[in-house]
Amino acid sequence: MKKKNVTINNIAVAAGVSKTTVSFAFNYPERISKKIYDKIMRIAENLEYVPNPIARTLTTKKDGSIGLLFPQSIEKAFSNPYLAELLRGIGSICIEYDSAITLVAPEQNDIGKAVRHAAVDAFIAVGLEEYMITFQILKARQIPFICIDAVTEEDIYTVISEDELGAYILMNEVISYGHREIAVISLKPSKIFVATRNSAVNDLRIKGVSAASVKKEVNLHFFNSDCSIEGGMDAASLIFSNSSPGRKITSIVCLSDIIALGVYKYCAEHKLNIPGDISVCGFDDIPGASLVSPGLTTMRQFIYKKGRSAGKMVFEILNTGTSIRRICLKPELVKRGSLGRIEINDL
Amino acid sequence: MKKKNVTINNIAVAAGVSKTTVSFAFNYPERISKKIYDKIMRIAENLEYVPNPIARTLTTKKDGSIGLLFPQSIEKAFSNPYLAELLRGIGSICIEYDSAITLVAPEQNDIGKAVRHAAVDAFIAVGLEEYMITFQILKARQIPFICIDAVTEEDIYTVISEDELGAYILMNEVISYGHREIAVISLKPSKIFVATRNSAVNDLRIKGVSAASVKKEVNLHFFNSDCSIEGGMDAASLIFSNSSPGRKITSIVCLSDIIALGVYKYCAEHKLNIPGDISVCGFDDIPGASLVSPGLTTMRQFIYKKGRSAGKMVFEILNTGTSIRRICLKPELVKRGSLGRIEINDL
DNA sequence: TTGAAAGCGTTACCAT
DNA sequence: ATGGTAACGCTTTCAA
Repeated sequence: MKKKNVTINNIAVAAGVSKTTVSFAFNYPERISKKIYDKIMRIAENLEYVPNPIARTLTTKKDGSIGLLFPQSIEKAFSNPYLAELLRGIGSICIEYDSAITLVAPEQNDIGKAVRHAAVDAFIAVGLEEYMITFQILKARQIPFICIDAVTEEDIYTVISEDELGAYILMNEVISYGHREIAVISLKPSKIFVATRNSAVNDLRIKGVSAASVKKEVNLHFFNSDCSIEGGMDAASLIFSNSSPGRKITSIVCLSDIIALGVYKYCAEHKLNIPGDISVCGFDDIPGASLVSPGLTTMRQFIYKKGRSAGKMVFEILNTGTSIRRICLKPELVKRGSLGRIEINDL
Repeated sequence: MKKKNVTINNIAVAAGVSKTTVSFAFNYPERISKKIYDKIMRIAENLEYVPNPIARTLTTKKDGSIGLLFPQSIEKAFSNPYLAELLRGIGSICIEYDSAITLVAPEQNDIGKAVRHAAVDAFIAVGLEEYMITFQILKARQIPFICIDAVTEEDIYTVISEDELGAYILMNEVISYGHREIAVISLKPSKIFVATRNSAVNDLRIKGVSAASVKKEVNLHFFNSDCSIEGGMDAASLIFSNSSPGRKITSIVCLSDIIALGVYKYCAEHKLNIPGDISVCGFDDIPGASLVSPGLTTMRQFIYKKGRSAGKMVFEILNTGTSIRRICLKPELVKRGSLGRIEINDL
């Protein structure tokens, strides 16, 4: 069914030279005579010879691809623009090193299997938690790996944002606008793993919003949502049907922009004005946050830059054997129009 | 700098069995005695042995990854949610076959190099044009490949939308709303290739909008934009500064949603009301199109489904050696609120 | 059920 | 500058 591959051998025979010479022609053209080079290339072209990248990899031990590992399906992972933005950042570095990116999702719900099978030079794991068994497998693979958005041991390469601080600042902003009854929509853990365990990022952000709310007469109402538009819509519907009598929620703090966009969509469908009827904030500053109206007030976390940092780190490790252990990015409050002021007598 | 890898050999020696037996333990556990299996596994675990996927690939000739090929950098390609959506569709199929996806962008501006180097089982090429030399290289690689969004020879596997028809319908809709002076923002070709040649998709869409406008006293004003938010903003700025005296453009038809979102952003920044001051339509129906307000009227082209179709096709070829040659998806007009009605006396 | 040996297609090392 | 030969680490006959 498939033609027999033409190998370097065929070329060598046809050209009347050794395999080495052919190999040189492709990899170090300057080391052989122009005449022989041309001959080899002509024959290679006629025979439609293409070097087998796998065989090359076996000897060079360089695959030319970085694995991007995440604990969800590709379908799910890319429903949040966050990952695409991260990917852009990583890609902007990979291109400098002529490296591809291999998207590695769990196989048969087992991320360990995927890690074992992936032919890559290094892994960038996003959203992996240290308690996960994947970590052991990752270590066993004997190739470098770094983590994005994970709280890890000292000796593991990590790129992370100051999520707790970010959440703290964001909540302070909301409170300073006079809000007292505040819904917080947190991130539902990916169900592939221990469903009872929240992600480190989520924990950090909850810690931050809680710390900001502790001293005042502020009431936080916690909700939980899948990281998607639909999740946000569902959570919003719950919030608006559930608000306890007497106390009306005036603001929704979403621990992820994509959730906030879901809330926006719900509000649009229910003729709820933002920020007139309800204030909304997000977290991340994905590209869509500046496109909706009013613009979404959010904690920017420089996703693209985070990807670049991770990319730089990975290639530094690959090339020099080591790197800074941990990069921590500072978030930044982006004020757009989705947060309204509440006067005391409004309550 | 890197530890010596522990190989199947080490395990065999340590366990006092042959390499074959160890290999069986990992691949056909049922064929060896439970006792030996356990022993091997225990030793493998202690030594932190992980089979080398590259070596495996060299013999099995299955890499476990599909290459997604595009003629731009990853950074650029993923700035349009279109690709992420396509990826989601492809990913939804790959997961069924335990396959990863390798993102293959040009190396040193040379997509051919990237094609040669990528260790993948098959390629899905998006936005490649047949006149490009890449096609020859793709063929030479002797692995299956299919094209998305390309006009190709008969015998090449292709998934495409009826872009011309879609553009025709869309433009008809705009005209039926009374618009007569219409700006069309088309897609600037990716500059990696012949810059003077437009993409097939773009050609088709232009053909469609033109065909719809030919009989009436409709004036099309053509502009050109990079497929990005920024591109859309720039084009909008040009349109609003350029509109010829006397004749005012009342509607902007963007041949891609992402461009339309850029136009939205420009309008928001310049206090231009959509559709009050200007009507806007898009093409594709990316997720963001339903998030902005007013919702973007656009030609939906079922991007996710397109990805799924491509994924199915590729695995069918891989598994059976062949498949349907060409899948053509029908687009669908999605009316939201961005298209306003023009009364004759408005003009 | 287990073992020996032959590939898989390349690159790398050491001569010449 | 060119050639011979040994890896690279696994899977897969074929025998035992």
